[in-house]
Amino acid sequence: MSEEEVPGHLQGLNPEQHDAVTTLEGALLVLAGAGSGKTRVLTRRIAHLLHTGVDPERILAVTFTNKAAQEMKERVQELVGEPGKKVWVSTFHSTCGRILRKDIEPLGWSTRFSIYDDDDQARIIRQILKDLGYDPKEVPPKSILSRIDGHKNRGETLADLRRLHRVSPGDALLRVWGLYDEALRAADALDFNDLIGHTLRLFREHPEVAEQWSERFAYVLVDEYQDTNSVQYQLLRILTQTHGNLAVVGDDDQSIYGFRGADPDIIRRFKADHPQHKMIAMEQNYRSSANILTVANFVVEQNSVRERKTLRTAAAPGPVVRLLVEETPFEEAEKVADLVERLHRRKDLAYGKMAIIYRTNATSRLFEAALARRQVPHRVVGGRKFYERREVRDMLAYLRLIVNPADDAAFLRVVNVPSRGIGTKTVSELREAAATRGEPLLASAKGTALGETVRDKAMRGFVGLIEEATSLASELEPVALLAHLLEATGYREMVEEENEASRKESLEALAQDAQGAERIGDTHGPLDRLQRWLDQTALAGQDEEIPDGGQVALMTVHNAKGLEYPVVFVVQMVEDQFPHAKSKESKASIEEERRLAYVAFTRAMERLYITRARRKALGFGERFGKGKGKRATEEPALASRFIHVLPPEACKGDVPQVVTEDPAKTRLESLRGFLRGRAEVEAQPSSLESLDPLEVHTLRELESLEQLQEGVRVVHPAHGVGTIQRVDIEGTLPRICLSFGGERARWVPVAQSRLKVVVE
DNA sequence: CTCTCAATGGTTTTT
DNA sequence: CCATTGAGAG
Repeated sequence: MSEEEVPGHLQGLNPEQHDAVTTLEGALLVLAGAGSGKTRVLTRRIAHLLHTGVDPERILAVTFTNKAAQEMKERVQELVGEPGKKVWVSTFHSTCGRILRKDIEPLGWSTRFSIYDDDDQARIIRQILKDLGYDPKEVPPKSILSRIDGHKNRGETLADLRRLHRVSPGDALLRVWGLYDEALRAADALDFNDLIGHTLRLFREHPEVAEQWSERFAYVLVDEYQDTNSVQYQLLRILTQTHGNLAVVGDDDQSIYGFRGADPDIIRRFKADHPQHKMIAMEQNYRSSANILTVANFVVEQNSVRERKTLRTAAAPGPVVRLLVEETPFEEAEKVADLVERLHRRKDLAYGKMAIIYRTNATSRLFEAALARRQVPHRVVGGRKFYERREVRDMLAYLRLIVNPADDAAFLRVVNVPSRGIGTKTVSELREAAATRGEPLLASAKGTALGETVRDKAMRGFVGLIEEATSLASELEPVALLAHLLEATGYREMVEEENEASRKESLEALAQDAQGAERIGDTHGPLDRLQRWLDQTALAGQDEEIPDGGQVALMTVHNAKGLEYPVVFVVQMVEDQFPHAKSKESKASIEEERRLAYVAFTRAMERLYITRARRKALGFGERFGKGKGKRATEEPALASRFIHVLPPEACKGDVPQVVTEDPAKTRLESLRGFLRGRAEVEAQPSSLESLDPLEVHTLRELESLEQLQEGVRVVHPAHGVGTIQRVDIEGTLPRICLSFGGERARWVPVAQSRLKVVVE
């Protein structure tokens, strides 16, 4: 075949990529390491499906973030043009939302259902706790909420909880969860997890509906499959039951959504689940220079649970990875900002080619400020913030109440915003009335506030407002309706009086966003467009472009997944921040944190900087209370365990060698840092050959390594069985002195050997 | 009963 | 910096 005859979408692929793009039928597992061309394979694959004549509407591509969905959509359209628009490319949540907007009725919801975000959820939970007489200090609504979410993410029901779990009978969760679900049902609302969970239930309880959808989607593709949770997994099984064409792409080393129930075992189990599967491993990295990969691989190899693989690269070593340490977080930010500026000036590097990546959102402020002081253009990616602004949520709540009059969370949110004389007392009486009448709050308000008291009049005023807007909703486009509401509710006036520029700006931005609603295709009338726009606001976040022009990007590791930048700064690489303090309890969550570090490092293409400070940043209270100063406490910050003893050949700068506060433990910890991923430890092996590299257990490991310090037998790949004479971890290269039978003892560098340790 | 202001408590990641 | 709660005035 001559060059011209190969279609464009198949050009420039390596053999594995080509295979992954063209294997269309059946179950396909693509294990795609970081930077191995994953997105490329997915988009080309869609193009190839269309090329072979598959109807675009019969292709479903699921991603985990909106950013990824948006990007994939764009790239598919670049490849194939117009037909690309008809392919379903969306997140799990949006996909389920779309399915339910059509077919939810058998479950007892209307197709006008509302989608509750965590704020609405918390509002409902708080009310329930109040009704039940719990003290919010003893039973924090947020914790109940996160537990409910946690269970839903794992596909567990309240009934399961009662039956199987060791929850104390007095646990508030048992009472609250049921009431919470009832409240949502009554409000014709679903929370994020319900979108997925109810779709699954719909498919289970109404197989005919499941059949229609699985018949429709002839080809299903899933990106970031390692982040699938069990509910999503079951849903996929049903969606592919008719055609069985399921292609999943993922990398267990990049599983970073454990808190959402993501279970990397699902990807590890794919082979067992699909006996007829085909597997393709893409381990060739095209993104990063060799030194960056050396460091990233070193870090992730220390995880005990993972598929064995190592990314290869043909790239040059490139600059070494730089580790920088400053005294305070403030100075760290200054340093990074200086470097950004210098790279821009001296190396003529566009600001858009640099990114600052951190573990938690709160970190951004420090770095934003440092960049702003130097007038370096920058942008914080992760625009969730916009829809979280109070004024934006308020106006959206008004709109939701119009689409779904049963939406009690929306009602509660805006009934007295701006204040119109409807206080807590009135509201709680209304809630009681509504409960006895079995009605939503809005309907109940209409039915009960009939008198001439001040209260009743105020309530009637609010109801009238909503009714008027509701009647307009079928004629006015979302923007116009929003404008009407801003005036009619007095919200505009309230904001004017406050004279807060930023609040006015967010309302402007919201109007701008509403304008976009008119472009939503395939809709019937303004109300339908309003509905679809509200879905977008709930599920998608603002139209966020990834800054590529001239702005330095700042974002969390989670937001950075899937992106790449020539220069990356991974900042605040200290214990309690990265890994985060809240993730330190279990080995599994530490391993997830380590994967996060891996994801962060592998974003870098040419230069990677890893920075930290010797002291901790101030906490909330201290930060806002006192003056600006140095913005640090006296508390020492320890270097992250993830950057300990990084391979010296690939790094330069301050590579920490010490792990713990306790000097007595330091030697052991430090040694363990080296040995993780480099030595395999097994307790009491039946024979030397039977040593299974995956059999490493926390406690045993600790015990073993303690013993390792003297006289332990070790299997060295080159020299056979030896005995440890001495251990030297003081220098930059830790060494073990081994004696092999009659031979003279020799020093072996731990970092360069794959040792198996025999514990007797 | 409602409104305003001051005090309080909260520090992970996202759909 | 946020959202929520409590005290006291209107």
